[in-house]
Amino acid sequence: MMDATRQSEALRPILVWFRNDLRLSDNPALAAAVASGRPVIPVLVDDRSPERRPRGAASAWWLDRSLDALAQSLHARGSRLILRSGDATKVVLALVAETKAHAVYWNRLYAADQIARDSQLKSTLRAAGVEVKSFNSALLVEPFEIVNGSGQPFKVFTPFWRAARGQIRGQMQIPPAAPTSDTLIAPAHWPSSETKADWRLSPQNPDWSQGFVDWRPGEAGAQTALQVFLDRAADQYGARRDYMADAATSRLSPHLAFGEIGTRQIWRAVMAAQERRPEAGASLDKFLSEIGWREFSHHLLYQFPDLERRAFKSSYDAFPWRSDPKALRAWKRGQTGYPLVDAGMRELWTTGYMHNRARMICASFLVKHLLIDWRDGEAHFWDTLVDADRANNAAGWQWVAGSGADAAPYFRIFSPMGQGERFDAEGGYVRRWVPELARLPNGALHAPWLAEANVLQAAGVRLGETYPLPIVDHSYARQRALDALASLKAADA
DNA sequence: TTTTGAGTTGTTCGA
DNA sequence: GTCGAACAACTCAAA
Repeated sequence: MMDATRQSEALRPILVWFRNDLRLSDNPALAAAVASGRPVIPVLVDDRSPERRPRGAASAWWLDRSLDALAQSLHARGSRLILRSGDATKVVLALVAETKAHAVYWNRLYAADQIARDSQLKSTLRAAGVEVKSFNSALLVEPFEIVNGSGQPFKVFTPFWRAARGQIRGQMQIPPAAPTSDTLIAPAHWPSSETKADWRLSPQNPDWSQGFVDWRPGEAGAQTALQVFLDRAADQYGARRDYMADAATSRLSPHLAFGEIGTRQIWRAVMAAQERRPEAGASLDKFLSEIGWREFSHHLLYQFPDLERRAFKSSYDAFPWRSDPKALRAWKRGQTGYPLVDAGMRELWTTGYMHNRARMICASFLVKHLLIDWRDGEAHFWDTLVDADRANNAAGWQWVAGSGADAAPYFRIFSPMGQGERFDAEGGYVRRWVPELARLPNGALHAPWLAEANVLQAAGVRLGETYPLPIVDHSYARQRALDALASLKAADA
């Protein structure tokens, strides 16, 4: 009798609640559940609580495929992925009751609404006698693990990353491997699962995702992307990462956004690559510092929960933003008349991704040339990027706008022409994404409105018909932005 | 406490 | 064509 009770107690499962950590390796919550020896029920909830920020359309597309990959990996190990939707707190509580779960494990998130939800759920469950454990899967260093000499959170990237790097070197554990079919124990009874198809994550009618074909969502795709990058592009990253036509970047961002790969795995792979090829060391340090920016952004979001809504530097709350729906639409569709801006915006629209330098140029154009609120740009990127990440997106936009931490100085206003000549001199990027200009010679490509009539004609370009004239004059817009920023200062004084 | 040096990614102008 | 200075002042980090 006693033995039977003990035995059935040991069979009570652990729910592993997957969120932005869609991988089996380097997954501390999953590893801990497996190590307990109890049956494990992997769960993913489509949280439809009004408190949550609804995911963007491109993210939904990615999630659709990433869930297939995760479910397959679990299936191959004799397990399953249980899908449920609704208010996540209620859903998890219901599942605990239904499965008589012994515990719920998850990996931590850092946006204020997520923290509130998770900590409330944690106390509710504990009060009900259910064990709860949360883990760090997303970050090399969590926000509450690092402070500056005065005990305050860092607000400048360079000292932050110096301190963080030292800490990581000192305390990095080996990421846990994925469980096997032997170690991942299935429960005696599986709870029911919704069908992902019912969630309608991918677009239909129209299906705008045809340009997304090159992506391979899922853990295996993430590992491949990392290997390809380290094998082929790592040496070149430092020197070539800014050249938008080059394939010099890692393209790991969507995999990171969904947690299909962990930064600890990346860190270790980079260390190993640096050992193999010391000549790539400096280039790879540059790459790691981009991982550092991701860390820094998450720390900022944690410290400043309003990062997505309010200016980090409060003086920018008074910035005289313009309302200009027509210009905003032209920007979104890649019809500004500035070829490099349009190339970036069309790459985004077509593939769900945009090169990092193009992001800065396009964002700067919206905020500074058009004086449109960075929040409008942030919302568009949130909807259209497959790598949309609340911390990175908000921190990045505020950085460009000048209102963020360690932000660009106000006088830094990107010139789409100058950037084009520097970082797309051969025009490969613009020609790819703005094909109606493809036949222009390099000298005319980044500023077609300055080209001679015969040059335009020979290339089949009729400005205002086949390609728009600039929606705003560069020098005028530049001066207007400087004046707006000066007004901010004057209002401050 | 005070002080000092530094701060992701630029552009323009004039010599 | 190249080069250095100006574009502001402020906040942060650390000695």
